[in-house]
Amino acid sequence: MNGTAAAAEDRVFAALANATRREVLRLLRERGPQPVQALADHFDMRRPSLSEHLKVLREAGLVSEQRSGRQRIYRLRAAPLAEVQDWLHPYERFWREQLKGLGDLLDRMPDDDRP
Amino acid sequence: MNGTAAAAEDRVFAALANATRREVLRLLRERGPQPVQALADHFDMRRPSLSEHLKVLREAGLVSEQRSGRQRIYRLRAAPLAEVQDWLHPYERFWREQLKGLGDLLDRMPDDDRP
DNA sequence: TTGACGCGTAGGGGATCGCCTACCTATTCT
DNA sequence: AGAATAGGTAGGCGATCCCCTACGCGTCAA
Repeated sequence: MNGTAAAAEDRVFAALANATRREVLRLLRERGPQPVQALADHFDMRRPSLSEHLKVLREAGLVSEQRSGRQRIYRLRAAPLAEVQDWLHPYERFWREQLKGLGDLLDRMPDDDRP
Repeated sequence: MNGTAAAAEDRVFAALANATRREVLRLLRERGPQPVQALADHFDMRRPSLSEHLKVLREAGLVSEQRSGRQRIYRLRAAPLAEVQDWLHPYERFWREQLKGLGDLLDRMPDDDRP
């Protein structure tokens, strides 16, 4: 593990920490590549602010831009999310154990006592 | 979707945005439940600062504390990470397509031209 | 060529983050 | 009881976040 990889991980998690940016990713996923203004229409926010969010997403590698005339088409780049999934993987057995523990508990409870 | 769920999602992503907090989760995962001082020993940081990180993790539901004498034993609570995985799921086909695209490209390239 | 359009950047301001040093409470040891 | 230990909270302070308005640059239209 080299410092560069750690910095990239940091940029991805930091990019995902903002609800507006997560919503941008969702829009690009559901509606495909779009220019900035089409994205901006979905938010109660001035366009330059959205541009800054797009910059954060770009620097995290989560979107790419492609110029087309005076527009810039933004496109989802999901590869860094695969690394987030890799990061999650070692935790999976923990949440499965805990959910299973809850299931076992419910199995041993009379129905009347269930929450 | 009831506002509360969105706020919970926000707290989880925000909690994961900090490298120290991700490292705390890793320590709890690899070494099991621990008191605060044992965790603090791994960081170049005063103990009260780590206490604040633990508070953020607690409010995101990612750790729980259990008092034992004058110690407080922190334990990993991975359930919110399952929700992160759920959030990732609709993106999975995108990164698979993109990785597959790279694979196809390599398949069509003579070995000498590969990066 | 002049103006309108699409979008990024500069710079400012308030809110929040992340660290610190003090300090407080609760528990345990002598 | 008094001292030591474990850990949370208060408050301060610089850095960063996230929004804004103003402006600059490139492209398309009249």
